[in-house]
Amino acid sequence: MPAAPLPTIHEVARLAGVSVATVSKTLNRSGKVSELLQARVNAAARKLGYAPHASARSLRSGATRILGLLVADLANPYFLRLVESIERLSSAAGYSVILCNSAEDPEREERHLAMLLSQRADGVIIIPTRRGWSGRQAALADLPMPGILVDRRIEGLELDSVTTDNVALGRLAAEHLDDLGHRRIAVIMGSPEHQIARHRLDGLRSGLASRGTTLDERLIEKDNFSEAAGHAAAMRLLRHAQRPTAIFATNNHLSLGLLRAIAERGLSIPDDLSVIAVDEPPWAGLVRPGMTIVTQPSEAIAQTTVSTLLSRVSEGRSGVEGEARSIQLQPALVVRGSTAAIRT
Amino acid sequence: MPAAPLPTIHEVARLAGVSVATVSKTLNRSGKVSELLQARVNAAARKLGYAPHASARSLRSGATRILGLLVADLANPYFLRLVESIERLSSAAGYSVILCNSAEDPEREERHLAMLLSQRADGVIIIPTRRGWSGRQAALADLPMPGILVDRRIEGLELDSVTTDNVALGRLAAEHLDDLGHRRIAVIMGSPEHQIARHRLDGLRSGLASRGTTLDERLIEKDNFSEAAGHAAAMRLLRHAQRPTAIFATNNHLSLGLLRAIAERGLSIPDDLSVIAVDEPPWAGLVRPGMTIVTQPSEAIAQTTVSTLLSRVSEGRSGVEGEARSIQLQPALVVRGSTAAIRT
DNA sequence: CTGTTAGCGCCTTCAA
DNA sequence: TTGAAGGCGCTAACAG
Repeated sequence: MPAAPLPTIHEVARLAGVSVATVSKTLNRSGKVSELLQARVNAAARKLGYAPHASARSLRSGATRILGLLVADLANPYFLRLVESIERLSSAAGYSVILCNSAEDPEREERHLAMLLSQRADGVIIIPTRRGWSGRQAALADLPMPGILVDRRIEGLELDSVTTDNVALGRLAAEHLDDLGHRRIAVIMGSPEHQIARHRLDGLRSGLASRGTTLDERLIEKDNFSEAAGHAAAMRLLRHAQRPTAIFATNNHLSLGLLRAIAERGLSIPDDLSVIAVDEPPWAGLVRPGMTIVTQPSEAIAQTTVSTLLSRVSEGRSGVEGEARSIQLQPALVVRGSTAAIRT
Repeated sequence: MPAAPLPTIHEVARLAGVSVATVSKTLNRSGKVSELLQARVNAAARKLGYAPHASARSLRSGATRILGLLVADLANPYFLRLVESIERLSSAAGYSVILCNSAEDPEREERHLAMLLSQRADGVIIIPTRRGWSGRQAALADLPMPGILVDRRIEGLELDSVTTDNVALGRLAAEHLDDLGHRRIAVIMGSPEHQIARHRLDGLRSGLASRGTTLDERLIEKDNFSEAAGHAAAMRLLRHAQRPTAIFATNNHLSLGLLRAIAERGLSIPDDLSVIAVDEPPWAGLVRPGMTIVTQPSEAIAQTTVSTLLSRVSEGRSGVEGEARSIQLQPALVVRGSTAAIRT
């Protein structure tokens, strides 16, 4: 039994016997209003179920208190965790979030961005799709409101960004595996076109190199980032004449494919081989005796993102002031049972 | 280098040498405008990077083309799939989605709903938190815009809803397990306070009863819906003097806990026991040789939800017309390897 | 302290 | 076919 249209400030004013300005001042705690009138206004507002009309307020004030959140791929548990944290933090700061899932489709990203411009979001948080669309670079550089990139940077684009130090991430994996004595180490890296994948590989390679080990280039599996690709790559590695003693999967989808392949082949972790993955997906608990992972600090990334963006928002209508900030946060190694010392 | 504030319709009009009315008519394809002026207007709009101001348009037109999506728990993969589908369908229909995650916290739900009222969302899609807040019933009954419940209904509330037929879901599990000869069947059901849990249990019980089997009440594990609770319940069942031959976990979090417990105990599926779960979480592929599940038709639910809501939106400003529609969709059994015939 | 008033940008009559 | 003008609900300046 949905009801009549919502009351306006005028009706509240009439019921309270005051002017609209008094209502506005009372509800926004701006300007001075006597206790008596405040009480009358609040009572009237409650009685009528008054809710200020956000569009009218925005039109007048120039701020929407809306943030746009453009996510490359909601199905990735890591991004989902970022979304959860960002939504919570934004909401706590008084901002609503318009969620847009690009699903790695550049066209959807472009349409969504145009919509966020129309909505006059006060700021936009972008996890960009891997492939861009024509004009994306310029569109993001000329954003009429503050914007910030998360997780993925776009080469050559001057825009605030918060990312993981992915070279360090690869190095952490390298050092851990080297400590355990592994020499035949394989990587399922996804696409080499992608900067993050390259950085993680570089970190692994240089980490091993600094310990005197050379990464066998034939054990580097390159393809896309899908679970199916991870599964196929893992199958190839597991059938290898000299099977690797450890496999590093550089992303959630890939590691899921890897684990599925290992299960299908009936191999046992870590007896038959060690596995190290990135992030902490919900299913990490299914791997006995626990998944060794390199985690990205998702909560810290979300906090840094929201606070950086909101500070830009309050700095002024545009983010022109100062250079673009590129913030890198450090990953951490979490050792569990899926990696073990190699038998000699 | 974010740029100047966005141009208004006036600046487009001035550049094109026409009036604002002509610009509006051109861009909205309403009214008649000569080809010549249309071209000039479009050129001017493109040149200036004009994007209509959504707040101004909403204020004038009374419609925001925004849908509110209030989700009880984003961390549940089933809800996440619904969110993905709903976002995609809404976006395709020209609506933006404000995402709100309640995280099963009634207070957050209440705050979010108030915000959606202020935003004057054209419609709201609600997966309600299990616990309500004082006044929720009334607030939802008196919603000033069309609203629709998804997955969970609220007892006594007259509002459109789209849910799974959970009794049928329980019955499907029952019939499958009975076909395989199972008699000692356990259930990890979550909280009996929750209607869905009760319906699924009822379905299981009646399904078994109709085959002449009585469900052993001591094998019904009741607690909350967390992974930890599922794990604890599973541990109790697995240590049972007479271990059940099959376990039915009625929700994603619970089944994850169950699988973890089985892995920890070193038991093998389906040799040591059969497992049947609900929904298709991303990690279903990790269970060899495949998880037998009862799936909820998430895509169909999303489609029905969005189309029902949007039809209410276009019916008129309120959803008063007609009775509340309660739509139930049917679950389906997907047989894989985690369930097997009992050895006799 | 309180009230009156002028727009914010847009769409939609209504006149020309 | 085109343009001029009013007003959606709200806030901020200003007047009393």
